[in-house]
Amino acid sequence: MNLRHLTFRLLEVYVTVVRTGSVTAAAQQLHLTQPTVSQQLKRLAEAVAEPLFVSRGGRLELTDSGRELYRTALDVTGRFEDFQDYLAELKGGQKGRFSIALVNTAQYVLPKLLGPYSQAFPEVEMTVEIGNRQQLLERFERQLDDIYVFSHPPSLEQAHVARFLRNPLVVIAPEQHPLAHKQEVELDDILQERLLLREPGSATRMLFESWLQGQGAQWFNGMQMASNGAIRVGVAAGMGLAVVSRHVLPEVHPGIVILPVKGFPIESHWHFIVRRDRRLPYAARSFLEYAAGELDQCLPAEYLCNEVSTLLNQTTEAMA
Amino acid sequence: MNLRHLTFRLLEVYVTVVRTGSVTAAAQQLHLTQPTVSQQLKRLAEAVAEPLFVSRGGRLELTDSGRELYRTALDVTGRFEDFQDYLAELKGGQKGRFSIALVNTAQYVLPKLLGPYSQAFPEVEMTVEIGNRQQLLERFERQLDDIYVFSHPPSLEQAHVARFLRNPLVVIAPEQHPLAHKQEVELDDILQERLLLREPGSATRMLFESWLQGQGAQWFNGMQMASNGAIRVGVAAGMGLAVVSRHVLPEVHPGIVILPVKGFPIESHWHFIVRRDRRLPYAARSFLEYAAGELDQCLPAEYLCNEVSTLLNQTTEAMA
DNA sequence: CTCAAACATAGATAATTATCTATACGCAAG
DNA sequence: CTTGCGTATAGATAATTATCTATGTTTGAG
Repeated sequence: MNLRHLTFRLLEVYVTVVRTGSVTAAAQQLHLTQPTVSQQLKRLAEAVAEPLFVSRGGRLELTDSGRELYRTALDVTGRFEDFQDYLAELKGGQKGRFSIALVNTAQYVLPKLLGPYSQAFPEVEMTVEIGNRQQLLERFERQLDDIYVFSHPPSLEQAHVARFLRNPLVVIAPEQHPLAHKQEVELDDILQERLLLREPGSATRMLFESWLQGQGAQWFNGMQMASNGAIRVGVAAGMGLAVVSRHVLPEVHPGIVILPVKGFPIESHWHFIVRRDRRLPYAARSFLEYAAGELDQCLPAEYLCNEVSTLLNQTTEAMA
Repeated sequence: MNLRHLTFRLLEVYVTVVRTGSVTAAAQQLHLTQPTVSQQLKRLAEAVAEPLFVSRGGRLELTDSGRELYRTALDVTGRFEDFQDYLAELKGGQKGRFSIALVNTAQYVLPKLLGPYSQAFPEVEMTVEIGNRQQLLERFERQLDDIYVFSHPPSLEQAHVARFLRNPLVVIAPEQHPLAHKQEVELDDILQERLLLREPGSATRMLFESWLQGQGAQWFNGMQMASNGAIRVGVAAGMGLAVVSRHVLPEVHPGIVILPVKGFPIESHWHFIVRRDRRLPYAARSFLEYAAGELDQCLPAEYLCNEVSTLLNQTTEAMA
């Protein structure tokens, strides 16, 4: 036999024999028969091309080579155990990394979940990507990330999806606006106003447009702005009205009011999305598990819609 | 596949793949086909139950687990190479230990060989045992030593033997002795004198007695002394004559003369003897090799009788 | 001198490994 | 959109391993 074919198992057997000082005892400990162990030792000695023991007055006594092999075996198996520990941590989701891609709007909410998670698992490195719907679709297509957050999921063929948070779209107006304090506002009223809107391709805008289309309506006076933050400031400054995710507004939002427009809020949801064809890193899985369990501790109850555990079940099946 | 069955070979393959960054290149380096290497990698990944690579734009790129495995593999194979180096040294006789057992008489000569040898191989530990013939025979029986030096070898059935040095027995007398300056001395003359003799069981005495018997003679006045050194001093002090190995006397030996007795010196030889049934340690072998080559540098030419290389040949056969 | 315990050897077998050839797949570059 | 190059898969096979049961051998202890 050649040294190349040495297995860790064989070293393990050897170490046990040396420890116990007896072939028979080692065999018992390892749940093997005595001849098996004898033969393993023989193979090992052949591989090393050196006697490992001399039987000296009934005792097995190590030769110099045997002693050195013992040291080597301890070092080697020890080092390998370290590696296995590493793997265990990784698989337990204690360690590792994953990336999550968010649509713009979600960036106001997800930190409330990501923050506590990374406190709880400081060894997990995560990358957060942010973009508009279009950009995220591309990333999804190119399989760049482990988890995606969309309000309107892409083709379900290739993905597992779970809602986790309500995402109501509301109409906001400056406090001084004439409509600001009415009990109820007609849709037509706001369509006459100037509307600050995100670029086409953004989820909020797509959602709003398709909803409008369903109502057989359309707006007249729009103004495009690149970010939700800019829109918020714009509205406060009296530049016009806007349709935004409720989450874009802080809890208290001085200078801005939510108009009670008929048909609003437009209901939608954010979803966690993972590709079916991409292995979910253990760390990413651990994040979803965390989300499934801790979501209600991190986010206001009124928006909760926690279906994450069904996603976990689906991905478990996929992995088995 | 289980981690237990991991071989060093497999790690070697893995390391090569990581180093070259390519399955195909690694295969060439290892003189394997590409599919073989691919399959090895697959087995390895199965054993670890973790993907080791992701193919990223045509390149193989390590995962975290892969990187950690690579580190582990380097450590482990490195450690094992150390062990192999150790073995190589051991087998080259650069390192190790052996024991050699000498009959009393030989202790005056062998240091001339042992000294230079242990200078040349300082890493070799040797144990030198000294005793009379009887004691050595016991040690031989109990297989306690690696090499024995006898003048009259024990049963050749179980041993390889090689002469290496003439061992002439001479008769010595004090300088003042009446016989000291004669041109020739009769055997009978000395048998009348008092003879200082080693104990029965010593090789010198046995040899002398059996030679005497061959001559049909015997002595009358003997005195037993425990060591060759004591005999030498005793002779110098005028206590009597003695029959000793020529090697017991220093080059110059004031106060003592060698008598030119008829029939003397009695010729005999010292032999290196190794048991057939006992593995010769590499270090012991290296000593014999040294002896075969360097004997004539260490000992006076007049006594040389170097047959050690034939012994080496015999033991080589035995080992093959 | 015999006995039992510990070790070694033999013979058998199912599983696994190491390795090949031939072929299919995937993707970057022309 | 084909063509190569690098990988992966399939199928085959000889060698090796891991393991057993049954049977010798050695050896210290009584």
